Amino acid sequence: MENIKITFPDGSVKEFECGITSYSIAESISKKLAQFAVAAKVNGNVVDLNRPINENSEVAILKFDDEGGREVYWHSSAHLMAHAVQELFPEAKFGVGPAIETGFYYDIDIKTQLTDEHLVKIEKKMLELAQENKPFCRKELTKEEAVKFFTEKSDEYKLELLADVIEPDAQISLYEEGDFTDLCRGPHLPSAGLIKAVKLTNVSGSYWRGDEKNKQLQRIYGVTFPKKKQLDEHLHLIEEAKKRDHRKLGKELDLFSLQEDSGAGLVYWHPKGSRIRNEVETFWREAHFQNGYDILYTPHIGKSKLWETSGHLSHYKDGMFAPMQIDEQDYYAKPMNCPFHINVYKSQLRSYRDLPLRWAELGTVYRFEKSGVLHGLLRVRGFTQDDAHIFCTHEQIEDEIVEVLRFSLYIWKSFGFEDLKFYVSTKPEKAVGEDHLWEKATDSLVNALNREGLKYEIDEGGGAFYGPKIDIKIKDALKREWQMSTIQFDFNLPERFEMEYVGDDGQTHRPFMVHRALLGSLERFFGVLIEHFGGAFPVWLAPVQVAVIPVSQQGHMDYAEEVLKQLKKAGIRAEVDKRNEKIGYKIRDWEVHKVPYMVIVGDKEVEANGVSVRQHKKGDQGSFGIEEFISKIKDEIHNKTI
RNA sequence: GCUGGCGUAGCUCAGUUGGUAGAGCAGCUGAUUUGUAAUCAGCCGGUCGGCGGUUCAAGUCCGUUCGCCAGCUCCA
Repeated sequence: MENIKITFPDGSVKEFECGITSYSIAESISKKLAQFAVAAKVNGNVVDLNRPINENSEVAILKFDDEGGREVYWHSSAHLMAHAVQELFPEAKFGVGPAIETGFYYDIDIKTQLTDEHLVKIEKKMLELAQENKPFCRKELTKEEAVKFFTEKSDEYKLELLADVIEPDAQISLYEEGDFTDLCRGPHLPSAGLIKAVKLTNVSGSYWRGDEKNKQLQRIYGVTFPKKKQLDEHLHLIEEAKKRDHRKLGKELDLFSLQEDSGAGLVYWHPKGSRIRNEVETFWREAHFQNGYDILYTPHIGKSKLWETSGHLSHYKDGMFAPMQIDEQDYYAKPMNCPFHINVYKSQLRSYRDLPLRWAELGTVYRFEKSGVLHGLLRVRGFTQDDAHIFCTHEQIEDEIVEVLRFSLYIWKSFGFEDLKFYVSTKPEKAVGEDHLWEKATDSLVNALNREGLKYEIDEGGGAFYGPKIDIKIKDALKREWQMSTIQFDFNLPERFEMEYVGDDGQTHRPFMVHRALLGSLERFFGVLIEHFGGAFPVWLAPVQVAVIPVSQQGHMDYAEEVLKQLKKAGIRAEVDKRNEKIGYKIRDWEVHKVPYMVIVGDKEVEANGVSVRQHKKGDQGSFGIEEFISKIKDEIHNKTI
């Protein structure tokens, strides 16, 4: 019999006999550890604490905060919630109830429309059940036995899930906690008593198995913790995150608006927001020229013939605004820029010597998004993509992808984003384009990511019908992931538009076409940018970089105007606060509006021919000469200091 | 689009069982002339999202429509 090596959270390793459960191990080390242990990790797999360990295994005891611990804890909480719902609504039927990044949910089928009051009752019942501290017991059955069990309960949802299990001799596991039994792979907590604090956050509709043709169940979202204090901290963090919400800051800082009379999802950029956009666009253009791109401007609308050729009218019509008729022709607002870039390509005969061609455009597109999906700046109906198309030969493709990745990282880094997630989406079932092209393209994406040492996840079959892609996602203030950059192959449009180039062999060839957007859309990017900085933009982006505040209106206004003149001459965006208020009031106001620098000018400054500098959030920075201050701030702008 | 919730002054929000609206901030005017996060006083400001209905009477009840919020589905 071999021994088992156990790693503990503190890093120490001890040996135990085979056949022991990880719970007993935890207990034999310390009662306290056992009290907080939620699961065990055996050879990399998270399992129940009470299952015997029989091999020479690497075992680690998991607590709530360890990697994988929360998932077990929240998944068990989902069961406990379902149990509570079953107690209060015996007729309830249950869909699925997994742990998610910020807690858990359970899909429930009941007639009663649940309200906040119901949630409070369910919370109470959960805490009652938790106090009973019943163990979670695993039962293993054959598929036949499991089907029998759920048939007796006439539980159609679990039966449907069981029907998906193909292998006839598959082992099915159930978990029992008190009077609640659920079909589940586990693992679970040793007992419900570990759940001490509960908050059910909201109810919403959700389609059974994620298909909008199916029945809509009620999904209850919640979060639980081993300590009340952790729950309070969690709720506090959510409140703080809401303060960064770009919709709230957009209004408070007068950056943008969406107005009912012009239509949902159509953005008004106000002067301050436009100022920031202008800085972003200028930076973007310069960076593109430096990285070997040319910039195009193309029309906003096109005749139906164009969209028939591109296939948009047969595949994407629901996503387009209805056409307008001019001279008995239908014109559509463009949902994408690609056909226009292709038309530029086709305006002359292309040689392999011309490739690669890299054409970028800040292209404004209109898409008829479903009303329920619109969300501030992050999901709109009219937006400007920082689009580009790369046309190249088969030999060039991998290097081109590497260049796009590097460029993309440079752009995101310039705005202070380091936490990006990469996803590779491969060929779906329905697809156009030859297999060897898909293979070549997918390889070039994966190789490029590997060459750059970037971690990625593969979304098998998640590509568009016209080609594989890399998506880059980042999170908003409320931890929702948004797709920003995308690098997509397109095997469809080059075919449809019959794009060609003449190779060195004198024959015609079809180029590779890569569609890419780095910021995604300026609207979505701006939304995420606002949340990223919490509205306190770095100096190079700030709409007002310096507020000049005279101590008194009568004595110091001339000097303030003189300072303003010098700042403006240096290209700095500055304003004089002429209001008849005490400086405490004015400082507070500029602080609230998150202006990076304030300069206060009074008798002392007039005499010394200087300024007194105050930095946002950091307070008084002391006295500077005017020239000295200007050169400091110009450095920051030039270096794009964040 | 679907499920649920919501829409009152520029903003944030009160408004009892139906009896034709209120606060703070912002704005304007005046006083004050200020030294690092809110000076004082007065004034202005609302077809209660739109339309239709029930009622003697609708911000409040019903229908419809537009928009917003959470989530689902979809997506840059």
